[in-house]
Amino acid sequence: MEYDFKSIESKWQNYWAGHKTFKAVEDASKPKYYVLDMFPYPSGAGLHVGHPLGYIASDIYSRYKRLKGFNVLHPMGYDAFGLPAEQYAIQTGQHPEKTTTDNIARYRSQMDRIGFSYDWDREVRTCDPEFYKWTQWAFLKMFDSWYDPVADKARPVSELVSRFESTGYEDVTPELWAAATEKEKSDILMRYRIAYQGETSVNWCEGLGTVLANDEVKDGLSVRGGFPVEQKKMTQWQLRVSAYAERLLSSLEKLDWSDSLKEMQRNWIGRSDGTEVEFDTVCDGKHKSVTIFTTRVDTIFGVSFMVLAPESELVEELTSAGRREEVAAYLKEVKKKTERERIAETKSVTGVFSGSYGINPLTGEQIPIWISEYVLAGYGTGAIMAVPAHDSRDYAFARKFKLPVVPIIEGCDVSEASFDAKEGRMCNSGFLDGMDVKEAIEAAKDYVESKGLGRRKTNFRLRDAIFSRQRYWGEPFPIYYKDGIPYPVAEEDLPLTLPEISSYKPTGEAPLARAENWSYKGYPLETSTMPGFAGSSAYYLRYMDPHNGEALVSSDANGYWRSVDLYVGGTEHATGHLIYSRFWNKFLYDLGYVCEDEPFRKLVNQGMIQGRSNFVYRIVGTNTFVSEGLRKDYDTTEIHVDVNIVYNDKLDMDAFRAWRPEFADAEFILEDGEYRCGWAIEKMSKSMYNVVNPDLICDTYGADTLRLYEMFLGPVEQSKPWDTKGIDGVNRFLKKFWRLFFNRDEWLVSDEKASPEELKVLHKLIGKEQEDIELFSYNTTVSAFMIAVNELTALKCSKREILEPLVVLLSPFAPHISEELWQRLGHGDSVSFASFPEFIPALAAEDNVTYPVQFNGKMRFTVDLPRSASPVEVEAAVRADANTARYVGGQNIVKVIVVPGRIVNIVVK
RNA sequence: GCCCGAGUGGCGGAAUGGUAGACGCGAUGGACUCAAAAUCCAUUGUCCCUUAAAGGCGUGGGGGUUCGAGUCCCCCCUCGGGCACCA
Repeated sequence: MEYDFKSIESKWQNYWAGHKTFKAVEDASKPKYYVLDMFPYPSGAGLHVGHPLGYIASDIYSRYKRLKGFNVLHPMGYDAFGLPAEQYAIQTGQHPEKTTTDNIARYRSQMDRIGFSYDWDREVRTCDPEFYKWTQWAFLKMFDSWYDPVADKARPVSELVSRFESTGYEDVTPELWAAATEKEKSDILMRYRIAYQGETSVNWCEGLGTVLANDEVKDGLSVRGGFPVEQKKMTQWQLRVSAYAERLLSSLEKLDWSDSLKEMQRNWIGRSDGTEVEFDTVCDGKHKSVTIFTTRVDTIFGVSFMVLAPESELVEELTSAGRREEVAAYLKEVKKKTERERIAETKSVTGVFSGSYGINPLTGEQIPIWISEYVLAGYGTGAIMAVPAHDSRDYAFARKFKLPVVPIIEGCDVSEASFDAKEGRMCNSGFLDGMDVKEAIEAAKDYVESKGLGRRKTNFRLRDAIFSRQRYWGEPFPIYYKDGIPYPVAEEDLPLTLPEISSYKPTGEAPLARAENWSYKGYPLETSTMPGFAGSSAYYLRYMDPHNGEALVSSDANGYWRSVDLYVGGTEHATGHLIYSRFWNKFLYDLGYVCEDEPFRKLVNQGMIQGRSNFVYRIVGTNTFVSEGLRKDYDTTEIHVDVNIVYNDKLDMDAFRAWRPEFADAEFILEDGEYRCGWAIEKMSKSMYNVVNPDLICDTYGADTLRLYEMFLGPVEQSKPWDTKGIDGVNRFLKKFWRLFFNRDEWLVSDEKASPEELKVLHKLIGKEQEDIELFSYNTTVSAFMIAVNELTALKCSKREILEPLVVLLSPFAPHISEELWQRLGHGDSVSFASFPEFIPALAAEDNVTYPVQFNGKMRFTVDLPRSASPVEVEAAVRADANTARYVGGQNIVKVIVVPGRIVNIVVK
């Protein structure tokens, strides 16, 4: 009976599907554990071996937790709305739903072959109306909520309205509210709603014909497609994520996420504690107070000018009559630059003098006000005080426009560059003189506050999320317009389903504007659709109760599953999905729809699997290829060759000739009778011909081998290259494991009692697994299996007492072979319902330990002692031995250091 | 520029401050075989050496702490990731 993975794997995959082995049912008698993978966007290219890495890791953990007695929820679904399907539709005219459905089918069949323990009854698709009903519902809740800064949570808008009516709130008095028209009321509320419509500077991408969120833009280009992005003022739907900035920041602490990921989120949220200071300004004799934001009030005695952002509303008022022309010219110049140009020219300094002056509130000194694009309108107040001696950007500006540089820290050199460090002793700074910088920051803040010149202020870099996309393949907004005022679609009319349109081609207007009868109760509906992150923000909640037609998730289901215990996915979502989801969850928490305020308790970021590309070397101007070791003798071009026709870096020359027509008559110059290819580690991609399809690996070696090998490659969190040639090792391991049970057709397993030596092998392994699985150290776990199986093979041990627990241990990693052997061992149930074997420490311990005895770190002799010996006993034995031995040679033993179970060191003098 | 993370054989990678290189790949030699595949055994960091014994050197570089450092501390170099006029 050979290890026939093909029949074993299909047999058990059918069994699991048929028996719904992994169906999760709420069961209050068992502890729950929720393991989630970031659901994939089903692209047309299908999965390559890099994609399942995280899925395998989480599947192993799920199966392990099940063995440990947990009720495990392990679902999967698809992030199915998105741009590529729409782009494809534009090119081919095919409905995005069709391509999406096809791609999902492909993904599903690829995943099924790997033997995941998903509960497929809970599958969700973000493009399914039954799913996006709840995306739209959440949007309506956000539209109908405002953020109460006192309660520090979202509340229904109706509460805000009653405040307007009774006591008034902020600048809205009861009189003003009562007198307001319907349109004015709508505008006022828009300033408070969590989901609101507002004019803002947005990332407009002409190439895609839509606006994009900040995390969808990188280096001035769209992440999808790489088209240039420009800043444009537009009225768009937005989510008031910024209201949650402080909570998003502070609750990071209680999350079990990697430090680097938390750090990324902290940077993205960008809290900075500073001070707002009022500066009196004079423009053509008129006075106006201008507020600036700074984190370094301590440097206020070094202020030599002020700067306004070009987009700031203050520019108009603070431009003197005599400077209008120059300023207008500058603003025009700034405006026509694209975002990309701005970034590219980040080093060049531009600006224009406004003609007006500010008064330093502490010194009374008059300073010029400039306008420059290095100050951003969207951050702080859009106006700054410039301290060129201690801020590198102000310094560059001062040097370019020949403005004074006034150092205020003792002994600092500002002849070449500014001194930005927050250290040193203050000087030229009035009452701050002599203080340390850190001291001075606080003293200056206190002073400014006590004199009424300003106040402490915390700013965040986190912006509200722009929520409209001028695209077709996304969730429609449940919003209609009456007299230009947006109104929500009634909750009972959800889902508002995506209409059919005749053509997907971009025409400059939103595709939904072309839909016939795109109206609600006779009024026109919003024509934008929601962005990709809308559907992925609460999908983990939907898995808890995926078929509920009455609620996103019932409070029973939510109360049982609570939140995701383990979330596995890539770091690329650090500042997108993982921020939006946390925001979305906190919002639902505020309104009492969910019971936990954080969605993902523990997060593991799987690394990328890189491709290992192979090259052949063509002699220039010929069709002759020279082997890698000989190429230096020729003038060659390096050409990527498909890794699937290369074995151990040796080219299959016939396959190469058949690969592409232009190589059909290729000639080769060989070394040692072989053609050796060069190699390099690169991103796994079609164009590098280094993509390895998991289906192929399943065909040749089986899913269990694939699973083990992906884990064996290295730590889950780390990026590492895929190299198919190493896979034979784990495949051999599985064959060896099989041979412990079978010798050809002979069933070897006996009920004989295991020897202490055999038990030790088993319990060493159990101990190792316990520790390493919890730490996601799966590569060392797989190694431990190999060692155990090698030892048992050497012992010729085929005893049930040893092998049965071993099958259970292996089942999370290689579930198919484990199920098969479990059944052959006479069990009727799936191995998934077995229990993780209990660890008996005494059986794992060695009887005797050999202690190397070292003198001042140099090994001299060894002593054999029982492992159970205490450090004191070890020391006594060593002293006795050392004194009788010649090693000490008359030297005094100063001390004896005993490291339990490892080593003994004697310090001599 | 700023903030993280990482540098260990030919390769992927192991090592709670305690015998560096586990485990696997690759390579070399051997067994089995008419032969191949499969399987098994041995060797495999490096230097001196015919070999062996014994030893020296070895975790990016330089210093330090320690009886003892891949691991901790300081400086530097290289690579990867994130942020980038955020005042």
